[in-house]
Amino acid sequence: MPTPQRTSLAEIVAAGREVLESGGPGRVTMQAVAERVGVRPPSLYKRVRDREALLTLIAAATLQELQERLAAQDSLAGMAHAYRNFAHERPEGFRLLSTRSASAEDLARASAPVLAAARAAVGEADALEAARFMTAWLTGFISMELAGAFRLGGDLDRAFAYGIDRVSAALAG
Amino acid sequence: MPTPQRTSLAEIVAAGREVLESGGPGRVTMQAVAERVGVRPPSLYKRVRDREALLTLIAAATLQELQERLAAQDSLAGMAHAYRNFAHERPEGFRLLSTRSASAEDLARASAPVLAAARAAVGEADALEAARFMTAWLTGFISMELAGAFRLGGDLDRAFAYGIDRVSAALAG
DNA sequence: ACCTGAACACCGTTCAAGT
DNA sequence: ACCTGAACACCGTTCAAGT
Repeated sequence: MPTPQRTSLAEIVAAGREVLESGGPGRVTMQAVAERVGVRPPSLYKRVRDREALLTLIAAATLQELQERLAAQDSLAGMAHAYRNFAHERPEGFRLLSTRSASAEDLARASAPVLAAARAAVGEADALEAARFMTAWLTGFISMELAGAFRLGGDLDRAFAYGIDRVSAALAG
Repeated sequence: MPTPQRTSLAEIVAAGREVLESGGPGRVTMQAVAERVGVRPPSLYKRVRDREALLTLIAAATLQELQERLAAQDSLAGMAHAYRNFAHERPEGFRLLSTRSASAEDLARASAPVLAAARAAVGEADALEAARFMTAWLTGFISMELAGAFRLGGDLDRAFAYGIDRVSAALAG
């Protein structure tokens, strides 16, 4: 007589993301996640290899959501704001992305929207480098902002707008 | 009869940095660090409040070394290369910096060299935003490089040079 | 098939007892 | 004063036994 399933992989990953945002990666224990989905810790191992794998799944889900947000934009400036808004909504998830590397497919998919916008802005030949330039600045700005590295005064919204302006100028030149 | 000191705070932090680089933050256990300095784990608590505090001390020492490297340069391009070289030498330490926020003093000290170079390049009025722009791009590029996020082809050294060029152009414009 | 309690290893941390 | 062994709590993980 099979026991009925009491949870699912999707539910486990979703619970992991919630725990992550509410308390940081240290709080993402098998116990906390199991409790949240209403199961005992050992049961998680039926769907997830180990804690490491769970964190990787959480990162992948986060990257996918980010990619969907970016794909809904059509300009580099729009994407920049979507990117930053996402990071403010899910700071822990955003940070997790820089810790664990995505699969080649997920990476390519997430890069596509920015690459397309870069192609439209600077042409085929320089699209890759332009996309990297933009993404690097964006990632750096946001991660420094989240880490509290911008405490020398000034308005961060204005600094962000200044940066977008400078990136556009750099790519146009 | 006092027992002689068998270690010191500096030695503990240095040992922690070594363990960090050789195995990532997960390997920085009180046991591993204690063993490296030749002491039992409970003895570490005489000099360090807890593991969290040890990681913060490791980050502070890393930031100080980075600051010294930057201060030895006088151009923004020179600093960019020094920054990247440092990150390649101590990838785990570099990553740790984005996780834990520095004290206001350490942050100000580490920012000073870049700020001075930015002032020389664009003048007093825009120095802060220019320094932020430069640092954001640099931090983003390097952390993406370390995270393996640049796997769409192309030469990374060339992409880095392209970026420095674009940053300079953006700040000049 | 999936779920669970029991068990084990490992780590952070405290503390009383040693020198 | 500083160091240590012993002890405790907590977590990841495995596995045999339940349904």
